[in-house]
Amino acid sequence: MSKLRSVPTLDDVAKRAGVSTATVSRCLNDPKRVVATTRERVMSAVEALGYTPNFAARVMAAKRSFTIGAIIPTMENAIFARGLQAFQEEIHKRGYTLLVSSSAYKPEVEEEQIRTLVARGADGLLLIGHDRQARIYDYLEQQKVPVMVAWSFIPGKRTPSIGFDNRQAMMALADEVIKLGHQSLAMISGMSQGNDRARLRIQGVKDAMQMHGLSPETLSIVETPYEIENGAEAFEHLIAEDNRPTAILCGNDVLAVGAVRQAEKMGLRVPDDISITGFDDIELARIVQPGLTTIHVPHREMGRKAASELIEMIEHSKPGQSIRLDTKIVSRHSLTCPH
Amino acid sequence: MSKLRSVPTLDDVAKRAGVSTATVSRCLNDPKRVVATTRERVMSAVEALGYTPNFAARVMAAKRSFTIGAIIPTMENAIFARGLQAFQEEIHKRGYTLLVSSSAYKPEVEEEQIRTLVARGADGLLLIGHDRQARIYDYLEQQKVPVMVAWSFIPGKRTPSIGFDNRQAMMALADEVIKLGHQSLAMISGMSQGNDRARLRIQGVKDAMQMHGLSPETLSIVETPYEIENGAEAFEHLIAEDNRPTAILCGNDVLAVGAVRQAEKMGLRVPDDISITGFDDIELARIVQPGLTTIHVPHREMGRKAASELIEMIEHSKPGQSIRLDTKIVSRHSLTCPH
DNA sequence: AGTAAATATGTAAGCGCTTGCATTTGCAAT
DNA sequence: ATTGCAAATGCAAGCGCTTACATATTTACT
Repeated sequence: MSKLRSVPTLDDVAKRAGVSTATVSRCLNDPKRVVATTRERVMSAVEALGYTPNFAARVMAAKRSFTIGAIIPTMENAIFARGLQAFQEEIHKRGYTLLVSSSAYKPEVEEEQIRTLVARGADGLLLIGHDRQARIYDYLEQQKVPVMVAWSFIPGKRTPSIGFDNRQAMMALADEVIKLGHQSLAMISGMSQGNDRARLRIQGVKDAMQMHGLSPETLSIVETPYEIENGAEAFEHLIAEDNRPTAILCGNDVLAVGAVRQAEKMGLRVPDDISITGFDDIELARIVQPGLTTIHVPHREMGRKAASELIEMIEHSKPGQSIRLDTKIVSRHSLTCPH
Repeated sequence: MSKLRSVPTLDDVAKRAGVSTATVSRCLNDPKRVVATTRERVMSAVEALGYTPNFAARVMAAKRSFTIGAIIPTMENAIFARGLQAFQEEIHKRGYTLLVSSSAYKPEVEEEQIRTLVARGADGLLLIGHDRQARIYDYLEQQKVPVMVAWSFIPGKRTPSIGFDNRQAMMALADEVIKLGHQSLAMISGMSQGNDRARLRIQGVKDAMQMHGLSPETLSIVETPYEIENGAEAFEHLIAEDNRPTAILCGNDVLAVGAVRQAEKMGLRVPDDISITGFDDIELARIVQPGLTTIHVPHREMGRKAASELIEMIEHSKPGQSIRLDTKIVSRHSLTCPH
């Protein structure tokens, strides 16, 4: 009772090769369990029919999907794109497929997408940053889906993470800035709500100030979404303050580029009139004039390692280790001593 | 014989609500087919159990996955990222999920990914550009998977497409360049092999030259991968030629930015010593100094429309229409008349 | 040649859901 | 009260695959 000219199934292959479906299945999934002669027969039947296994059926029967889900805040920022590309290359090498969604920085969207990916049988999940509701972690645990957090390294959390110490990295940069003689600092940050990376970067600047005997309360902070235009607006706002800062540290390169452009537009020279720094070291940072002094993050390495660690967790039900990556300050021309 | 503390299934919900699985299923998929009182009972059982439907099972039974696959050449170029983001937002609104893969500009990888996505039951596919083996289109047809091609508008093809006329757009820009007085042109193109967009852009330049009585053979072309560094190298190469061009048209903004940077490094002023143009109008084009004169492409609109057209095709088995979008030249400062 | 062990293949029971069809229920019209 | 019909619900057959277990075949020895 086969449907007319329909997509071939395992059964069709089995009949054509004169074997049972079990043999065909084994042939496809674990060829060495089948003797060479039959294997050939099966394979040529597969070939002849143009058979492709039905994924849903396979997942359902095997309870494995060879799929890994990733949810990133946005596809439009090069940071995530680069790391994710490396992640995908690595898992692909190991026979997995990537499912990406972007949450547009909205926690409720992220939660929904997590559920969707799990329902789709994702064998593991890559998430950005630690900040999210506890019930999500409960759910993930209940469903027994291994999770790796990236872009943030915080050991001792419920979920293993790979990334860098955001606070530390930003502190090192702020330290540099202060040592150059800047006393009046400002910061343009991404929205820190539900975003541990942003929050920790702010903390880093404050800690550096503290360390140098500057009062952290004097740091003016603007929080804004991560777009070039927002950086520009924030800059305009900060520059209008009574105690105009001599250096502005930005939560990422995109914001910094916006600030640099706005400075230029307002006739201020960077860095002579004001210093500006970024974070991430994306392409934009090299291209903008003057080149951005920023923090280089090893995105590709992070993506790659996140992949292999996550796959370890999946395949050996290991607990998963946190991995700390180093960042380094890239000095270009947007930072100098105050005049 | 239920497994201990396992993930709840439809059956569990049905039992708890005291109805059949069919009713629960209807409740979830088409609530109005179930009377309000039972619906409530079912819903609270769902709630209480924390039930999430098993996707694979649903796909298998319904032969619909509410999944759309997209394969892009790379995630690392902002062009695709932006359009894709819009695409994903739109399909999400309509209840579909996006599956993205990137082929790294490799046709064989793309083919494999197409098969993977189809095997995963994708209800439709978004592909970039028309150029690919006929057997792939055969396969897609046999499997009855609707396909939309984007980033390229070529009517009358087997597959509907949405995008702009690459030849036309580039021709308009080249026309502008020539009208400004440039006689000696060069081009830095992406690899044209298997890439109709790149090929048509080259053609556009040649056609404009022809139109103005310039011999298209005099156009020196360097084909290179789409990275900033490649643009720089290509520039260096072109500038060393006997008949040094006065204007270089680039296949995209990334290459153009590479060229601009290299010019600067070599002590050439853009546009006074040499004019350079881009294509796409990504952020980079605004940020680089001097701003790039380039072709603006309505990426978000393209993504959005590709989504709705593809969903039409899926839901009403419509043949699918090709949609042509307009591009426009954005004049910034990298193009002027030759001196 | 005969036997046990190892290897190869077949049988069939699900996996969790949707849906065509059969049955029951509710309710308006007689 | 009946009857008739529409609306609501239940029944059960798959969807295409994997895999534990049973069976058949080969291999390696004695």
